[in-house]
Amino acid sequence: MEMATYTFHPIPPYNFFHMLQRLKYARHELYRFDPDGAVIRTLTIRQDEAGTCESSAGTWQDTGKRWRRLLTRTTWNHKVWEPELRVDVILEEGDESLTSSEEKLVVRQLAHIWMVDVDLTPYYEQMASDLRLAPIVKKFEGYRPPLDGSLFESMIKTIIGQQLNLAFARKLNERLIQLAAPPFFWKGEAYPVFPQPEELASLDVAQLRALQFSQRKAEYVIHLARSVANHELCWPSLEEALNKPDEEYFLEWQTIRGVGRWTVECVLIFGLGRPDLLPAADIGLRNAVRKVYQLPEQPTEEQIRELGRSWKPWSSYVTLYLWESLVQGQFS
DNA sequence: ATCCAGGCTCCTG
DNA sequence: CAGGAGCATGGA
Repeated sequence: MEMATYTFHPIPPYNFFHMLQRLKYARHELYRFDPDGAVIRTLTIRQDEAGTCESSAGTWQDTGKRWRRLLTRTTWNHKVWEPELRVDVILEEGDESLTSSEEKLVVRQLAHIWMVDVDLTPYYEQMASDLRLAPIVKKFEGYRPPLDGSLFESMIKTIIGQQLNLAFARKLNERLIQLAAPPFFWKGEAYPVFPQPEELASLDVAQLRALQFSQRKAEYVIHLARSVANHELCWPSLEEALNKPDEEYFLEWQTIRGVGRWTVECVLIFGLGRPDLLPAADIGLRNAVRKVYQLPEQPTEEQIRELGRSWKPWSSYVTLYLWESLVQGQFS
């Protein structure tokens, strides 16, 4: 069993505790927690990390594997102002060790997921004078969202999460993961792995219906997976994705069946970590705004966008912190 | 029981 | 083209 350890020094303030707290209630299908405080999840790196945009690789029926699965185990030194993360990366039984270019990809992906290179200082300075937001921003200082393992994972999970309560969305995600991708075994435990597009593409709508997906949602997921797997849809690698402006994603992705504005906003937040998206249609955000601003009734999408104009260029973070404010104290 | 959950498509008038 | 029904299920 091969293992390597990587160390990260995130830009402070960095509060890994709050980040894990979030994983206790949302988007945590792939996470497991050790009694000693370590957080474990699997990642997949692809040979074709150049992205699928110009790739001439075959269709989803191909059997040759073009990816590699890893287990990551992350611990934190509990220091918000001198943070350090240590990540053990464990290979699958019998796998050859990582090449140096694979190693670079893994480090890049880990830094992305844990958002170690994001400096939130200007956000905190801007919000310090905001009567309503300052207390919340202060309370969650150092918090940033743990990002999804890939853009594809992010998109599928977000589509599944549309309109449903978080608990049911989680069930659907867990069932899909279990159905489509074999788990990663380590020390007698099975860790779930998010399926690759090819794996989802080989399923059909009826199989998802059996997992209690709605007919539409089952179609969206299968459709999207097949378009990505057979390269009908240009799907960027992480590296390509980071260099594209938000607006282009709205143009490209909203043409995908099942993907609307809210979904693009959420994928840009949770898949790419973009700082300035405002998912104003989000019911949770609207509830949080109602509470924090003490409004008599739930604000409309338009009212949220109106309010949110002063949140630029940090709308994503205001949204994230407002979401946290809704559940604060619930899991302490 | 009824309504709503971290929306979107499709159909109606 | 604005507005509303329908979706799957479970918890309040």
